[in-house]
Amino acid sequence: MTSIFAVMYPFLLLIQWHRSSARFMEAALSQILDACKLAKELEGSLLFQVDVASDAHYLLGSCEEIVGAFNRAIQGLYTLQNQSSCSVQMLLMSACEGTGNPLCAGMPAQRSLEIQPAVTEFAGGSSYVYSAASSAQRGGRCLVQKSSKKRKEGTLVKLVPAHPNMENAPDDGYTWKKYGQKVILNSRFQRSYYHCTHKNHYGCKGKKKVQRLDDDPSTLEVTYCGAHTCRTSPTPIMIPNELMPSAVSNSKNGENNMQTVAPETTLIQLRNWFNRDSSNRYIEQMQGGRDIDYSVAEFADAMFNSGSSSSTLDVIFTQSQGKLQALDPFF
DNA sequence: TTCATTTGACCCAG
DNA sequence: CTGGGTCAAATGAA
Repeated sequence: MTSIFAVMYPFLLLIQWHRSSARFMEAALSQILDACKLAKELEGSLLFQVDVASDAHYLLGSCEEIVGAFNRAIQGLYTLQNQSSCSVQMLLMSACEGTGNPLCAGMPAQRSLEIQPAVTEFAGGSSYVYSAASSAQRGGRCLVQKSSKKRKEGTLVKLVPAHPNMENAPDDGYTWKKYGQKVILNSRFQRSYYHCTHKNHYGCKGKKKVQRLDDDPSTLEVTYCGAHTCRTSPTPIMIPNELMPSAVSNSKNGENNMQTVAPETTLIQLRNWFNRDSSNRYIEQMQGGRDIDYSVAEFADAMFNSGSSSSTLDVIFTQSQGKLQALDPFF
């Protein structure tokens, strides 16, 4: 009986892993749908109820509710991503360890099991995620690839319909700064290079290349490489202990004056922090004697704005650099 | 004056 | 050596 269990244990573990992944995905999808529904409700209210548009309290509450729902989905997906990146085979190997399972005997020592990416269809375009697997092994459609250079691992290629009179790719929710354009060998159209607008201030690694397809000029091939760290940073943000509710209990010895906070609580922490007064209560007194008294909207606009100007961001970042160094791992 | 874009030069992997 | 990617000065728009 014990030996049967020893043989079956790794497979039970694998089944368990798949079930738990499915549950996480289901929960994340449910959260995304909830958030979309809330956003739709807010949109409806803004369009058809004039009084709502001027009710800051209601708007703030709605926005926080929507952001909260998306954040919960993000957390679920991060968990799922971490599970995927942990090799299933490693899981099995650790399960096999010491069980004497004969089925584990032929298991290679250092090969991780790669999860092949699926070709995903998006509204308005298709996308492909390149993994370490060779392109020959990749199923699905053949991608335009004139270059002899290897595609970088972790890049996402999207084919998006191009506006006939516009050179730029459609808005994808991020703000980009063009830093180069090149003639590509054997291509009729030039390739444009963009990096995230927040590259300098926030160390965001997001980049993309945009190129019109030779055989279909109405389609743009957008290649994303580098993850955005400006919008949904998975990195816990460091908040000084004295601003945390648990400050008293944690700051006894004066060492390690920082605490990490979960991303979903960051906005609230930041809002409280930037609105403290000179006695450390909700308006930050700066070195030059000027108070920082930015509204949440201004700060959010500076961080994630869709506009071109970064002047507000400059002011915030230069004036409060000392504080932000503590907040931002990229400083 | 500021900021985004353009463009030629440079770097470096293949 | 070649070509893709990046840098930074020049340019133009607001």
